[in-house]
Amino acid sequence: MIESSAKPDLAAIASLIGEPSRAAILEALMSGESLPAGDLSTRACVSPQTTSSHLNKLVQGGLVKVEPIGKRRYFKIASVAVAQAIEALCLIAPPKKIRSLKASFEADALRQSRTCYDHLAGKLGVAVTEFLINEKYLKLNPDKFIVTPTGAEWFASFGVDVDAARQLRRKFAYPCLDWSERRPHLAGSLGAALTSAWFDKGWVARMQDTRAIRLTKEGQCGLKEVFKVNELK
Amino acid sequence: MIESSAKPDLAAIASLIGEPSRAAILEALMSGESLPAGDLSTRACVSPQTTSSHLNKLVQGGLVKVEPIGKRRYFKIASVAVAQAIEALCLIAPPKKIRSLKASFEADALRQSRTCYDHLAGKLGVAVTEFLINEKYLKLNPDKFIVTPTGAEWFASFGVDVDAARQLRRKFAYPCLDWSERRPHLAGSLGAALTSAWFDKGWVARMQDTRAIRLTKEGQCGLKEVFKVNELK
DNA sequence: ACCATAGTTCGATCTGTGTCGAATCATCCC
DNA sequence: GGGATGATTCGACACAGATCGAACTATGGT
Repeated sequence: MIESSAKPDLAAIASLIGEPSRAAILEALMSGESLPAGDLSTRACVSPQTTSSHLNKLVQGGLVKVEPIGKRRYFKIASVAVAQAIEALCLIAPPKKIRSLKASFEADALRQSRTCYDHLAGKLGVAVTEFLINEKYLKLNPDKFIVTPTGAEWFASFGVDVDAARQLRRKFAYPCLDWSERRPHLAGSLGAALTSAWFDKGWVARMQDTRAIRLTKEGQCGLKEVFKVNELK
Repeated sequence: MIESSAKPDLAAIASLIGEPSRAAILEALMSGESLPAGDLSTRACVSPQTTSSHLNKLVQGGLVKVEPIGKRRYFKIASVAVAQAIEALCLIAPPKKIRSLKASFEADALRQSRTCYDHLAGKLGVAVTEFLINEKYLKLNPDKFIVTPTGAEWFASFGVDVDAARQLRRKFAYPCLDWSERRPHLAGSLGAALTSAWFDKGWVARMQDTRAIRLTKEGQCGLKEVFKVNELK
């Protein structure tokens, strides 16, 4: 047990997140991807030198991890706790002013479908979750999802190993409120596993330079046939 | 439904929290109390003018609410969502350097027992929660607490109206991880109701100028006899 | 009516830190 | 080895925003 004789430095962590360029970096990493410094520089719209300085501070502050591969250095969110804190902040954050047409398209795409650290969010995430509930594959207890017996079969047939997800040392299946829909979607290791399956099937693909994801042709068919969702509204 | 065509401004909300004086104000308000501007000025160690400016920004930003009573203006945390975001930040925050002896005592007192927005935390909060679990009054499902039948009786006998708490439009009973113990304690409307009962009985009292609370003589007896806790360790 | 207390507005100052140019280091590929 | 690409360090600069003095408004008490 750590015997730290100090209280948490709220200002330090919040100001670390609060600088606009660093916040942009964190938002990019909230997709759950590992991204190299150069990409993050582009996303945050600042020079490589500046980005480097910010990344240093983020790593020092424990918000971000590095993994050097060759001459690149890949950065990612350091832990689930960090992702949860950032999500909690997004829930109480004011909407950002839209300046450009491009930013407006991006915002629309994000609301449509995106990854929230490691699971589906946006309209897509909510629609998928509601399908699972309607079909009684999941049951929403106030603070957690229960997988029903028929649900377990369904997940297996879809290619998701529920038991493997359950054994991981993290929350298994809980509702995550998202900032755009304000309705819960499936998070936790089960949500992450389901999302992996979507990517594996090629139903969704990451879009360039944003957390938004794109439904492929196959994804649209799958959404209709497997999830009985005709359109995201 | 709000049709906001924008993504959340993470930097704005985080930098609002991240300024040291404002963070000090928020920490003071995390006790759940309503405090007037003057008190907050003292706690944050800045002039009344500066405090006023900060409070303005906090209110504008939706983090804090005001209620004017007479010539005083009482400030409090705006919502449970705000309190949760701040708690989530505290969990990933680095420990603050202890400068003064006084600050060291305060940190110790905080770790011992404090309020976390509206429920007990620190060693006291954890000890009480563990008693409730050991006696099988509460059962910890991964993400929520269940009140057992004998538990319902116990809460009633202690003066807590479980059904009233259950009917409130907020989470009922969930585990809140605290930054000092890193072990869960009882949060939600049930936690808040239990804490009120402690204050009503005079078992705990607020300390001056800090979120820490003090166990009274009666509280020490009660802790021993009702909660079977001999000492907080 | 008077003074005390609580809080705010305005303006001037000053510090902290984000920014990028230039140069440097590291790794990969041919 | 040499050139190209990815990333960092250093230093100079500029700007945002926190701070407080002084003056002001509003409420309460006697």
